[in-house]
Amino acid sequence: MGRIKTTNSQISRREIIIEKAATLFKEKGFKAASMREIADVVGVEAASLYNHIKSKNELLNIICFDVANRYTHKMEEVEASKLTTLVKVESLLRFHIDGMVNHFEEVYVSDREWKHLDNPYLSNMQNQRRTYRKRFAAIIEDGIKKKEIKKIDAATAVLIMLHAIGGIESWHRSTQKIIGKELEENMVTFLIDGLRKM
Amino acid sequence: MGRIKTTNSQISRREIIIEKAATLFKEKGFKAASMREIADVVGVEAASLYNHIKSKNELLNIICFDVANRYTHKMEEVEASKLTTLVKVESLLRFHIDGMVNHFEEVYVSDREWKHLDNPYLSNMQNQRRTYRKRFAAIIEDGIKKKEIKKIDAATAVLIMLHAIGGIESWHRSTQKIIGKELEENMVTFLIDGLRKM
DNA sequence: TTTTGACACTAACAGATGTTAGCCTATTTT
DNA sequence: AAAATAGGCTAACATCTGTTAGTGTCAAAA
Repeated sequence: MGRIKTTNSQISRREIIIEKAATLFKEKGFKAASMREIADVVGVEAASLYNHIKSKNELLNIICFDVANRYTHKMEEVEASKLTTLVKVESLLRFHIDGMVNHFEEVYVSDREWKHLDNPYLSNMQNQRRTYRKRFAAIIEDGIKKKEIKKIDAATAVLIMLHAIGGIESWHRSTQKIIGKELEENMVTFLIDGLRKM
Repeated sequence: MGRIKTTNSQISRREIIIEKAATLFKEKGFKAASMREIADVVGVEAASLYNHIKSKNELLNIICFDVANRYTHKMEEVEASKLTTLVKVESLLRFHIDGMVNHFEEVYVSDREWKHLDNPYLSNMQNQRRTYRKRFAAIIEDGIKKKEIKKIDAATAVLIMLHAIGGIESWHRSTQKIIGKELEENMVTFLIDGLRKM
């Protein structure tokens, strides 16, 4: 029928499709969400989507690398800063929590569906993830050396922190924002206390 | 061709299929793993699987509820015990970590693919998961009341602990057992310290 | 030795999937 | 006003999906 509503312009048809796709990928998983379903939500026939994107997998690429690039950027910023280790870690934690609260669909999808990327994007993503964790661990190890942080296996600490945050789901999220800030404080307290020297 | 190898009997053909399915579901996700792929791994034609199981979804049911029932059982055991709160929590943590190390595929699948269950199993599972978390949180709240544990939002603590453990992946797991025990100690230390009063 | 049951096979189904081709129309550019 | 482009539509494709029906065969029970 009519074209995709262009009201509230500035945000392109393409971006609308990506947004709706992210929501669907989050709800059903990448494989279980079909192009026809995405089209339905957008209000268009499946074939029409291909006027805006190249393939279903491109949608996943966009979502995943959008998130990954934000992470890399933040990591560079933190590394370049001259904060104490504990503040660096706290800054990264808050960044992740914020991402989970304010870009929930994208972050969730990027985190759980990246395995369905196809090469070369798949190995690219694997590298980015591995590198990110190593850089995070390096910050913690540096803090241990400087005796700002208690002696603990850095890789395990990173694993715990990232996955703890990755677990913020609809259940906690449904009641939205007000809870959001409170949740953030609780999380940061809990996780930072796991590092702090006593 | 020949039948499924019955060497190392005691373990039925059905159980072999379930095991292989779990591995595949873990690697590719439930939706992306096809009956033909499972059959390939088992060494049989896809249609032959139906001599042993009713449907693809039954495979997921078995895997998910197997894990869920183990959890429920453990929870009852812990609740019935007269340990201190901190020891109760530690016991549950070690149980989860052990499950992740020794029943990796099943636990992983149960945790990440349960959304693909269909009713009535789906809502059943949702209830079991919610209930489990509530009971876990109740233990922590009880510990707070008794001043055995520092004041913290119990639901958030549960969320952090469960997801931290759920994040033990191939990356950490690949080097196996020796690392396994070490990882367990690191995790328990980190997480328990997040609860302990200082 | 005959019977029976477990279990593998092939063939085929109906439906869903991602994607392309080709057409038509409204909007924008010239 | 004419031309060009963007972006919708329908129809169709090849492939993959879970699953069923029907047949044959080997091992265990009678």
